[in-house]
Amino acid sequence: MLTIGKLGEAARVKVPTIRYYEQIGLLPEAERSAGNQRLYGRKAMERLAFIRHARDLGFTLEAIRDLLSLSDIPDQSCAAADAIARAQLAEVESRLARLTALKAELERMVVQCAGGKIADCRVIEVLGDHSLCATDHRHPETELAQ
Amino acid sequence: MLTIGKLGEAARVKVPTIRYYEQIGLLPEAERSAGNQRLYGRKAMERLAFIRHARDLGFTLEAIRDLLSLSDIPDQSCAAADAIARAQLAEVESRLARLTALKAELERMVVQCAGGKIADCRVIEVLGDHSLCATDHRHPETELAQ
DNA sequence: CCTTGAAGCTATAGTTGCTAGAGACATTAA
DNA sequence: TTAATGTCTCTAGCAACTATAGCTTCAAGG
Repeated sequence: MLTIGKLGEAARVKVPTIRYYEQIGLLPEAERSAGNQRLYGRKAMERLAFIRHARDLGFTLEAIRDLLSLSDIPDQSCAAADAIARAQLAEVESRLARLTALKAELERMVVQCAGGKIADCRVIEVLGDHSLCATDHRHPETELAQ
Repeated sequence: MLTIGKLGEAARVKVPTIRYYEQIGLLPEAERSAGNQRLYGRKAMERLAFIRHARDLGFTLEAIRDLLSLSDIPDQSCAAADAIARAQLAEVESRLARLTALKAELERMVVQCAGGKIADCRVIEVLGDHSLCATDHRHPETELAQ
């Protein structure tokens, strides 16, 4: 049995984050030692690794909650899991496209900044004047996911 | 003079967001009409467009605050503005690299999911087993910016 | 056996960048 | 004039943590 610190180290998840996951019901309530400290076994370790990995891949905690509940009924079709993954893929692709455009614009800005005075600074100028911008901002609903 | 609604429409920024920017000091306190409604002129419009554009490019409000205060002293060197933009570019580049890797892994997951039962589902399996993962996760400090 | 320092506990509040709601007042068009 | 829309303030909520305070428990060294 691992204490919360060891578990966090093994799964590379911070201790308060583990407690937070328990609080929101993503991890079951842990067993406790005589002195009221949390103890974890292999199952908890695997579940946490799953969560960590899915977070790395950009899944929201809600999506992870769904995936975890799916994995609890192994006889069901995996169409739902596939759908969640596909949705995630689509989101990643759209973020990629957006970031690629941003990169191009930032590069233009930076390259053009010759190191003069603020009054002539391209960075400030480009930010101030939307018409100098190459990116298509006609769809304000596709905000950049930060 | 524009009311807050017209300003928001023109700059494509939502009304509560404008009030929020005023509250945190990114926009100066607006003039008021006889009936206590905010009124905006060209200067406020330009400042808001600057903010909007910088947000589109992924700058944090803190970075924008810095850029705005830089632009208030036009005789100063633009090195600081350049540095902020370069930092932003570096961040975008690292997010891009990370997202590209994620995309590859999600694609592998989705392609391999043949539509069987959960028990054999690659999506669940890949998420559960870190060793099946092609992405390099040895640097937990480079978290995915969401 | 005792002490000391690290690690654990709970509970609360803060972070970023907004967004939503309630209830009251202002403005505009029919 | 009246109804609809817009604006006002204030408070609370969202994701996904992170930090702080003040306490208890545990493991190792002397």
